[in-house]
Amino acid sequence: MENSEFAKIFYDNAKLLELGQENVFRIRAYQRAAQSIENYSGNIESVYKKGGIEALEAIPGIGKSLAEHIEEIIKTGKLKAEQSLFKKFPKTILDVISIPGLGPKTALLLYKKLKIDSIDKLKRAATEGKLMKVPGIRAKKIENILAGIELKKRNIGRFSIGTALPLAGSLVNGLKGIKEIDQIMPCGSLRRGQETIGDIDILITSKKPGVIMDAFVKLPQVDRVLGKGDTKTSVILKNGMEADLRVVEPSSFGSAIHYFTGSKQHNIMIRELAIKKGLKISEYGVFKGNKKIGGKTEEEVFRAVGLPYIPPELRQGRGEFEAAKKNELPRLIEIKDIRGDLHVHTKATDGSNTIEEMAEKARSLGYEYIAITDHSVSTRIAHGLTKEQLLSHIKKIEKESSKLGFRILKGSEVDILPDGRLDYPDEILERLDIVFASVHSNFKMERSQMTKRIITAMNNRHVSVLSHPTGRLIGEREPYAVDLDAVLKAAKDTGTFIELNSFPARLDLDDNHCKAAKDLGVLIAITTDAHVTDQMDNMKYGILTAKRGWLEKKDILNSQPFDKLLKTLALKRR
DNA sequence: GCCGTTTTCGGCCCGACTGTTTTCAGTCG
Repeated sequence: MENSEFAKIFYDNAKLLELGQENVFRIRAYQRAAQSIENYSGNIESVYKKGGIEALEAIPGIGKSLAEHIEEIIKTGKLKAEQSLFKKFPKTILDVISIPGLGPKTALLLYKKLKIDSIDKLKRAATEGKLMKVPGIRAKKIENILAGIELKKRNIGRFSIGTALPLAGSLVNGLKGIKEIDQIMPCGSLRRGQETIGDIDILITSKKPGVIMDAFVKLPQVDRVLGKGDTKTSVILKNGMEADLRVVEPSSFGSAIHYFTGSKQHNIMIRELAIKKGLKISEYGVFKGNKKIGGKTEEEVFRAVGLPYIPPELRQGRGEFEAAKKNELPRLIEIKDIRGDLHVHTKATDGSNTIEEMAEKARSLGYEYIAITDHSVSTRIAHGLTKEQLLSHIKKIEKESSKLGFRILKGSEVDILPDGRLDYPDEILERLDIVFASVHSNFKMERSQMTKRIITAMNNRHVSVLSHPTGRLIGEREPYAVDLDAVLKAAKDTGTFIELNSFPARLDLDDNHCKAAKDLGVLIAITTDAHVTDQMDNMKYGILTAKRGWLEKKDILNSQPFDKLLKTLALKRR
């Protein structure tokens, strides 16, 4: 069972407890546990299988009672406590609470007064005017509920960071000219480098917020305004994404970007730390009583609670405070540490550029080397190369390399066949400098079979890197069923490297498993899988994910200088 | 329901905006 499935049960349970008007702290405990499980780098079920209830209790936010709940879910597939709540409230009522602007209190009221327990019934009641009979609900609220239903229908799920980052850039550019702006910075999940973004958060410091709010809602990207005040304005953009703008005094810049960057869990934790020290932290600053003692920079906020600066990508409430206290924060990988791109395609298969063009792009990025890794014969849709074509491609790469005076590795992205064999025989593979092995077919295999298939391929001494290990396409295709813990362990045992594919829709390996790989001592190759020269700029997304996975320069295969890289690659082939 | 360098009991982050009210509850981030 995946962590996200456990998390969902706890999230749902929390919502049902809210409807039942349970103790708010008990509700929060469920939410906290759900979040903690979601963010946990190992698999919860394996943790239980290995160490039982006790091991579960070591996970932050999980105590005796919730550990027993997890055990129950593993053993029976469900949670009795939740099932009995479902007897009180139908399952579909959770959809009602998920409408933006409509929370548990209103949902409970609607259920009691009008027996509304689904979005359909809600919509009917709203259009037929029945909601007007409910105390506390008037025309404006009904309008908002209907708008919320529409919004939810349109805005299914979150947006890729590949969409959100450029969009945030264009919003910032649209505002930059305003002279009343002191500083401007995108914050939120974007600044934390999350793979998907729910909404764009932008922080501005200024003494004249009114002017800025007016300009913001008039930006061409804006579709409609959700709320507008002196310090906070929310809009829906034309692509359906929400954007929030917050304006504070210049003297609050540090505490404001800290607050606005989150995560929520991180903020709660730092505020709790502050309370213990007799301080109060808000977006306006660090306070001792009524006296402001810090907040101009983020460093000041951390210093107030006796901690070193924690980079935004680590602010997930998953161990960063403990590491900071012990002064054991990682020195995260930076894009400047990357010395080459190891996974790119050319015109020879499904790319758009020549070997030379890709190599020149690598040079322009300041890289020392590049590896050309076109598809193997079975990926017919991408015009995979036959053995003969690959051999002549290898010659061409050698020629280009000496012509350009740039180090170009001879590589291939080789299909892993359903039985775990590779798409080229060993005598071909041994002519290559680097071999990526990928699953591109038969995604629907049974979990244990898929795991075996991949591990079989990793056992081949010519396979250097396992490419996009889960095959997911964010928002389009679920990962195939595979036991990643077993795959990572096999990587360690066989000396195989693991790819972090920087394509914004892939970001595969994800951040959590990057951390798991690091803990095992498995090196990660951050690559772009570029099919066009421009896509080599996607490296930044991979770097963000790597940072979220606590990866350092030493954990990254392609941070190594060329000579060392060759030696490292050779280790696998011994 | 969780948790402990003030606590094994008694706490549990902080503030903005909206819509409905006559001072505030609900929702959100």
